[in-house]
Amino acid sequence: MSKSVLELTPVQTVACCSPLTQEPLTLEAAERIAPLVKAIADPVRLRLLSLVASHEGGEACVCDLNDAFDLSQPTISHHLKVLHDVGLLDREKRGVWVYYRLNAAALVDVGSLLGGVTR
Amino acid sequence: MSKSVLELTPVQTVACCSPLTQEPLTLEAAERIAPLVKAIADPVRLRLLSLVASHEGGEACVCDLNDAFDLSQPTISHHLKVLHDVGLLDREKRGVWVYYRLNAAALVDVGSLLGGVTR
DNA sequence: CGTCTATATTGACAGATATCGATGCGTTGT
DNA sequence: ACAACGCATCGATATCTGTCAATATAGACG
Repeated sequence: MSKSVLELTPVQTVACCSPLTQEPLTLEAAERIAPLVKAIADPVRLRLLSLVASHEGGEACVCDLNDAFDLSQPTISHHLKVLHDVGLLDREKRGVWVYYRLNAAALVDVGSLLGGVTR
Repeated sequence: MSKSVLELTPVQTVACCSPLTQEPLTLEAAERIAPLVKAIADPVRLRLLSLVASHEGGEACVCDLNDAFDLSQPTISHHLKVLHDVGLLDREKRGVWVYYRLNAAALVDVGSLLGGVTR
């Protein structure tokens, strides 16, 4: 676990909020949600998310992901960490390899918040 | 108009894309979408969006918005410009006042992209 | 014309972020 | 035990971003 159990990832704090268009976001709500949106607000991380999500079995090994970019391995590792820290990607180590898997509910929550679709 | 008619705002380029979870985003698609998400990835701008959207008549004067924040007027103006430049907020000057209005379709598009909801 | 008022722009600065090379740390295989 | 491999972390650096004070612009109103 990358965080204390007493500390919620941004993802765990979004589902509770009304869509943006319904009522003004409080300062606190906005500050809880922004880091999650910020995590997706990068072309590399958008592609990482979609690569993982659409990969066979719903998961992808870091080795697969590295090859898809013209970036160094530490850079990809950094972006994966950002996505993992906010709860959008789950991480599992199997042998030498590390597999990432999309937390789909999390992405849906953000989408609902923005689009105003209640479910 | 803040941009050439030949140049699309990020908002105008999102609707065409599959949800993230369906197929890998191309490099080009990711680079077109990221600026739009980046525009919402800030607590102040999230609150601005929700304030404008939920305001009476669906629009809000800058003077109203300034008062809702403990930030300088130029800072709010800057954030409004960011949201306007990507096409999320429409801008209309009436007399001395400037009114901003949400481009709701734009927000829905982003939400759909993330949540995977086709409509 | 001059002044007030609402908003935008500019310039400066501190803090955040993306990137890389070097290195560390487990795990596998010899 | 050791070498090779996959991935994470560290430290450095360049660029980006949020913020403010100062200033510009543009409309309204005398």
